[in-house]
Amino acid sequence: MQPSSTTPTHSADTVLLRVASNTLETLLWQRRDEPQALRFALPGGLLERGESLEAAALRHLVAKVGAGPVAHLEQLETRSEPERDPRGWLITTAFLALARPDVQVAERADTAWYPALEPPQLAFDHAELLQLAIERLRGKLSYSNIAFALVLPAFAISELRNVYQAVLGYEVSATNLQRVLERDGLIEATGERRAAGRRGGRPPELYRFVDERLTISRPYAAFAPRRS
Amino acid sequence: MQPSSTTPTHSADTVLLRVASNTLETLLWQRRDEPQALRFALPGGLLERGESLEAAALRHLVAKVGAGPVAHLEQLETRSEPERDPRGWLITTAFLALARPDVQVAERADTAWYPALEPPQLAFDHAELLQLAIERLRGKLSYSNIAFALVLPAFAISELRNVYQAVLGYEVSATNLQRVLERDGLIEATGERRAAGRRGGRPPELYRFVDERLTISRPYAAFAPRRS
DNA sequence: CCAAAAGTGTTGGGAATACACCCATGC
DNA sequence: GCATGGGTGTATTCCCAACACTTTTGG
Repeated sequence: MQPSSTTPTHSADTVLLRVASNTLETLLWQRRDEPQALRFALPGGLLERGESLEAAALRHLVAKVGAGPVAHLEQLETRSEPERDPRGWLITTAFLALARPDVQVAERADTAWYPALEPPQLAFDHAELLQLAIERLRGKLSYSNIAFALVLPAFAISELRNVYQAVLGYEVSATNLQRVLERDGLIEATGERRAAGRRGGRPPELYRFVDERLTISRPYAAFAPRRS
Repeated sequence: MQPSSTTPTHSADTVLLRVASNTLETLLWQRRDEPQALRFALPGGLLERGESLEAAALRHLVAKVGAGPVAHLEQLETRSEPERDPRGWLITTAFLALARPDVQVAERADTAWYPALEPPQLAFDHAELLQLAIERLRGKLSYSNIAFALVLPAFAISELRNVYQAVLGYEVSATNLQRVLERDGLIEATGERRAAGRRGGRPPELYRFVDERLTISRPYAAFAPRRS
């Protein structure tokens, strides 16, 4: 397992994000051994023979996360500077993965969810990778249906708004969120409603995402002629 | 050089783009040997010991392109499927590089510029990588100053418009282009003008990009409160 | 009946495209 | 003078945040 310094060893590390109790959280584990003992690290690990990076990322996630496949996985960046890891030359491809609020993680003492916007002290360059993941997610919330991977299959608009708020970090109007996403054809009403909460209030209509795979709804088209 | 199938070999391939005579072009070389003989391929090659992927991409570009450093380089994606290359397991990180119209490429019979939107038949998965590069560039034209890497340091607005048109594939109004980019603080007048062309016409004012490094001018901020 | 939550109708501001018109040069 | 290319000023459109108001529940 010790990387040599003449041939690169390849690993896949994943920023796994979810929104739970209105907070953007990421899954981290605390290192026991040097280097960087006690610091927190992204889940990940080495590539096996004949395995793709995506498969490796998912395999190492499964070792941490008990539940089934994550709802979305995409590449972020590949870091290859030879000095990244003091133990030897390690090339790492970082991934962004998204999970629904109901994922269950395996019971391991060293692994838990932490606030992604105020994480504990991270090992190596993992703080940068986390930041990169958050920015990627924020961007895609604005021009794609990526939020499908952060909510349950049927949801109330107010829940979706809470997800947007938790990720973007500012208040979002449920009214306008609904109209924009409906107009772009990203969400649709299921026809069902949920019972009202304890404190009363009108029962919310339940919506679903039309597509459960990443779809770009607003391709950038600056300086384009009007589409009328 | 023959990759083994138990340990991955790593390479860096680059989609190098420029705009010349109002056409988006990419640098390709024609393979002589099997596999995929006679097909065209992106410039690139293997990673050396202790070298970063970015350094490898630039080094292999220099072997093809005589001129100095390219104006912009960024990562696109890392492809790791074990079956990508019939000769063995080859992990490839693809890059997008941009060059100004005055780059000179080394005189090599097998290497030349080709229309990026209608390329010749490409080897392996290089057609996908080229497409990815074009889409990335189109997106960034809309929300960043990335065009700085495709024009000379001083340029007329109409030249800049031609670059936008060549990349985006539709007509762009020079009037609006100027106003939007000036308003975003991306370009500024140099104060100089160029002599009029042969057929007359008012001499154009010359502009420059304020920054010569990638700057995001329009961060996506959907559903955000008004910034007034 | 009142509070709480959800949803609809409507308004208004701002930004980008479109268009009309003026400017400066070559021949 | 007139064609050609460059630049400015103004109009129009359209999107979306903002806000007022209605709907539906619990207690």
